[in-house]
Amino acid sequence: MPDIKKVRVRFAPSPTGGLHLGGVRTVLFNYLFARKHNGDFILRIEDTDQSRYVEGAEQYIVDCLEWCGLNPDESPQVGGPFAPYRQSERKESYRQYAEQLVKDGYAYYAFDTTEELEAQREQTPNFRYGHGNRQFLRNSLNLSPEEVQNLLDQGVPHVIRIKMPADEMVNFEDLIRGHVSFDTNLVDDKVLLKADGMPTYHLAVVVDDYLMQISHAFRGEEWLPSAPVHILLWEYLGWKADMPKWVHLPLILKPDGNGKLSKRDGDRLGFPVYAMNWKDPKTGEVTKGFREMGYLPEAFLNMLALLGWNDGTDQEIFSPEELIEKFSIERISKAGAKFDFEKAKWFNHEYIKKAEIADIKPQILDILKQRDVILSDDEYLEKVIALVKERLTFLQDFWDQSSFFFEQPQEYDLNAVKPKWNEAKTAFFESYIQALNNQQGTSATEQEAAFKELAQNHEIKVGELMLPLRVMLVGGKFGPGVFDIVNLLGTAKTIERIQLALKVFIA
RNA sequence: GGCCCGUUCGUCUAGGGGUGAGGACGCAAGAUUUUCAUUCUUGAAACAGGGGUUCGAUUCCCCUACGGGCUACCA
Repeated sequence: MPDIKKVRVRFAPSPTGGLHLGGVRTVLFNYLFARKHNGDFILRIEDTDQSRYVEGAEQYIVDCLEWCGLNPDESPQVGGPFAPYRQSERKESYRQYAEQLVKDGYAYYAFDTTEELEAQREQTPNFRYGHGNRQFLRNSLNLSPEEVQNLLDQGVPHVIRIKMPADEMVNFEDLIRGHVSFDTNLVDDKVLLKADGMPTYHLAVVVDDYLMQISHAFRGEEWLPSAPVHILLWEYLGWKADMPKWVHLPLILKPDGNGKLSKRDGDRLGFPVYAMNWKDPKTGEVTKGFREMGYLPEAFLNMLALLGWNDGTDQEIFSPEELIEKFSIERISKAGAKFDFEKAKWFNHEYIKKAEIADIKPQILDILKQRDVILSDDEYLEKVIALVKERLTFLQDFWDQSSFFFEQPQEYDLNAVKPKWNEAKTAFFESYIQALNNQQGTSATEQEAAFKELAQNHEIKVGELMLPLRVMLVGGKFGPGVFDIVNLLGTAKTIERIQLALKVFIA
C-alpha cells in the first residue's frame, strides 16, 4: 500500500501542557504504522500559538513518549534531517508561502481589525469571512494596489487569508472514512498567516508536512472540517502529487454524558487523563497521570490501542510487538469511543499478573521507600511480590496488600474475632506458640498440617482458628493464604505477633 | 443555525443479505480459596426508528431521530 514513497508520519503536539489519552493514541497509531512499514517517525512541536505556550510542556511530551516506549529513534529529540522541528523556529519560512499564494491569486491580505470582525459577527447571524461578503470587507481584493501597498508600508497589522473558490466541491479520500466531500461555498476564508507573522495551523501543517515529506497524516476527527482548506493549499502550492494520505481518528469520549474527553472529566470522575503527572507551571496545579497511578506502559498502550482498533479476532492482550505486527488503518473504527476506566484497570491488572517480578521490583522499591521501609533482604521482597502480584490492579495497591509483611498490623479487625473469642482459643494459641518454636524451616503445607493437628488435639474446629490467626498476622480479613504468610514471616515474627494480638483479644 | 462525521448488549467491539448476532469489561449467581483477591462455570444484557431493494434485511439504498465534531488572527 505505501509503495510510492517511504512511510513517514509525524506527531505534532502543541506544547500547551499535558498529554492526554487522545494525543497518546494518535502517537501510538502513528508509531505502529511507521514501525510496521519500516517508516520514519517525526516529532514536531507546533507552537505557533504563543499565547498558549506553556513552559516545560515540550520536555514533558518527550518524557511521556520515552515512558511509553514510543521513541523509535532511541531518544525522541526534536532534531534530525528536517530540523528545526519547532514551528516557532521556522517562523520566517512560512511567510514566503503565504506571499506566494497571494501572488498567485489564491490568498489575499486582510486589514480588518478584530473589533470590526466582532461587530460583523454580532450583526450577521451566520457571518463567515468568505466569498459571499469578502468584497465588502477591508482586504486586498477590494482595495487598489496602491492602497494595499500603502497600508503594508505603514506596517498596518494584517493577516493573509485563503480565498476559497466559489461553487466547487473538494473531494478526498480518508483512509478510515472513505470518500468525504465539502462545498467550498460553506467553508470560510481561513487565516493562514496571523498579524504577528506566525502561521496558523492550516498553513504550518501543510508546509511542514510537505517539507518533511510526510506520507500519512494521522490526526483527530475534529480536524475533518478543516481538511478542505488543507487540501486546497496542497493544490494551490503546487504540491498535490505529494499530499499525504489522510487518517482522521475517531475521538475518545467522556465515559458519562456526551462530548470529548477532557482533563476535567478525569478530575471529576477520579481517573487520569494524562499519560504522566503534569504540573501546570502557571497555576501549580497537578494533574494525575497513568504512570504515577501505577500503570505499566505496555498495559497503557494496549488499552489505548484497543480503544478504536482491533485485529478482528477475540484477542485483547497484545504486546507492543504484536501491535506493530497486526496494526492496520482499515481496522480502526469510525465511531468515537467512550473511555471506560473499569476496562482500563482490567488491562493493567492483566499485565501486572503476568509481569516478571524483576520488571516491577524497581517500582515496588520506590513505593516502599516512600513508606520508609528499610529492606535488608532482597529475596524476601521477591517472595512477597510473588505472593501478592495477582491481587494488584495498580502497583500502588502493593502497600495495601502487603504492608503486614513489613510492619506490625496497626489495627485489628476485632469484630471478626472478639465476639467468638473464648479461653479455649487463648489456650490453643499459647500452645501453638510452643509448637512453632519446634517447627523451624518447614514449608507452608507442613505448617498448615501441624496447625490442623493441634486444633484437633484442642478439639476446636480449624475454621474457628484460621481467621483469628489471619487477623493476628495481617490485621484484617484479607491477604494471601495464612500459612504462606506464616512461612514467609518466619517463626519469630509470627510468635511475636500472636503474643501481641492475644493481649488485645483478651482485653 | 450551517456544514461534516457517526449509530450492534450499560461500555469497548466482532460479524455481515439466511447466524442461537460472537468476545471482552462491568454486573448477578455458583464452585474453588476455611479470609479477600485471583481462577473456573453459568446467567441477564444489543442490531435507533420508518420506508424501500430482495424470496429474505441487523447487513445494501433513502429519510428521520439521536450523538459527536467544527463553525477564532486555538490547535
